[in-house]
Amino acid sequence: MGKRVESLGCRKFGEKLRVDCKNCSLGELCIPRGLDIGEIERVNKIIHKKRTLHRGDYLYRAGDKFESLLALKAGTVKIVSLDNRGNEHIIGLFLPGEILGFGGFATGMHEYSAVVQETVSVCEIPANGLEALCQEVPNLQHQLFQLMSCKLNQERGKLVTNKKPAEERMASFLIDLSDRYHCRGFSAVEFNLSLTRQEIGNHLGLALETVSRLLSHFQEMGYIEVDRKLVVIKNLGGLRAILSVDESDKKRA
Amino acid sequence: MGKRVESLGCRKFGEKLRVDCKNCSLGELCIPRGLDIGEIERVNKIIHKKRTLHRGDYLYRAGDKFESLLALKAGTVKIVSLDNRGNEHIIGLFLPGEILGFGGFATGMHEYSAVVQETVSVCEIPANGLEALCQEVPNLQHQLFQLMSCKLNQERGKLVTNKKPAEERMASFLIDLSDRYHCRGFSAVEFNLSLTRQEIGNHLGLALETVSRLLSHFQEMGYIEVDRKLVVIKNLGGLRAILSVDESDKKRA
DNA sequence: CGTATTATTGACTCCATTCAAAGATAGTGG
DNA sequence: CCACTATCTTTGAATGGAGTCAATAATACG
Repeated sequence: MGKRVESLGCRKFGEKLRVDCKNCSLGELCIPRGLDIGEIERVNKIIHKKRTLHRGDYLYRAGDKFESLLALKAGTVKIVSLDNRGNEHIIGLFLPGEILGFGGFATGMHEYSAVVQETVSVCEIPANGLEALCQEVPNLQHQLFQLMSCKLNQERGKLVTNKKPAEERMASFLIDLSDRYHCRGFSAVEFNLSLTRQEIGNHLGLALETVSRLLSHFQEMGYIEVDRKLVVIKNLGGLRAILSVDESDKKRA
Repeated sequence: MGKRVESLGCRKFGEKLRVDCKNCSLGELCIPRGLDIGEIERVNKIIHKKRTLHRGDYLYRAGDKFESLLALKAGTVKIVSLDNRGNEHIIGLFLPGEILGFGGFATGMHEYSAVVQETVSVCEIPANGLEALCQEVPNLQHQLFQLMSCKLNQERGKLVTNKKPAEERMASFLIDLSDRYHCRGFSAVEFNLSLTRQEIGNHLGLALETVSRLLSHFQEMGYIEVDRKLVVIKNLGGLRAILSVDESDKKRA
């Protein structure tokens, strides 16, 4: 269990907080996408914190009051749910440049918990201020609708892939990571799974042994090279083909 | 394949369109929730259509331009996706009082298709008009954030339950329908699955035979009575227990 | 009334899990 | 630095839950 972060708000007097959306490396990926300089400046004013958190720390817990969206500048975060039996389920993994917390608008409380996986740097965007600012900046309102809508589509996509056989789920998982890292300026072919085999299995609804076997299998096929958590993709096309090539096609070959 | 509805916009001259949010039977369930009379009146003005559609008709298709949210006054709609192999996947079932189309904000196009399952009556809420109105009515903006957020949490909940064994998935499906019908003023214990066994299986990631067997099983246990698509729940507690009672507890008995 | 669709039920098969055991890696403290 | 431990990973073998195949029954529909 990671230690609870008492408040994202506390900061030492004089601590330098460089929060400046204009110069942020996330650039077009974060909230300001599609806003002009003046609008970005206004968003910038309501973003009042930036913090570093470490593995196991909670950004928020299920049941916590929803106060802010969180923009990941660096690091990775897993979203988890506890089911009726107290078992943890990993709902998703967030990468640098992604925004967490949209689920909080529903009831004003977070429904799931967010746990730091790899050391994280986050900008905090107060929900009240953001909603108020949306009243004045139409582009910002639209941008938020887009971001939430996009997240909704993503989760629906997972609903579809999670019904497929183990091999496809695993391939989809890797491709998804590759795509998401890529469009955030990282390498599409070399990245860290920041989850253990156990956690990947949990996320995909597979046994950890199955995950291990599939990674080995993909390696034997020459699609990837795995060393611990580091994945190097050698043949992305090969991986993608798993999602579309039909079993009946294989038999014909 | 159901016939394509050319445009939801066309209507005969003189056709009587009773669209009046104030007196709508959906009441607090639809968009106007949490708005005062004056605000409802403004929403009312931008809702310009109400249509009836029949089984197999498309409310929208994947790839269609996103122009409106659709509020279901009556009937049921399934949301479907086509995967890489051309197979249909049922992502969700919408009930009266629910709102479709939130996925369209992401790209301005619908990513999934919406197919009428049981004859439907829909109000169409133009996205442009709605966004503009949100700029003037803070409550409405907040309401939309809530609705989208709620949908996001719902889909995440499905991600969790769809990893569980067949029996639990089936029980969750029935309980979910019961809850949703209930909070919309319908009976919590008697309703129509508006999907075939095949479709339920598709939705839950099960074979149609498994669905059939599980429904029979629940009936043998006295939890439900099934006649074709009509379900009467005799012991909701029993169904709920399936989700929380551990296998190890069973063995102890 | 006949045909097509949908549903039920049984038997067999197989994919992925579970069980098991050994190996690798990271972290800790003497 | 190395031993010691905890955690994570790999791989093999056996088991089982759900899928597939198959045949019949029930229902809907034109």
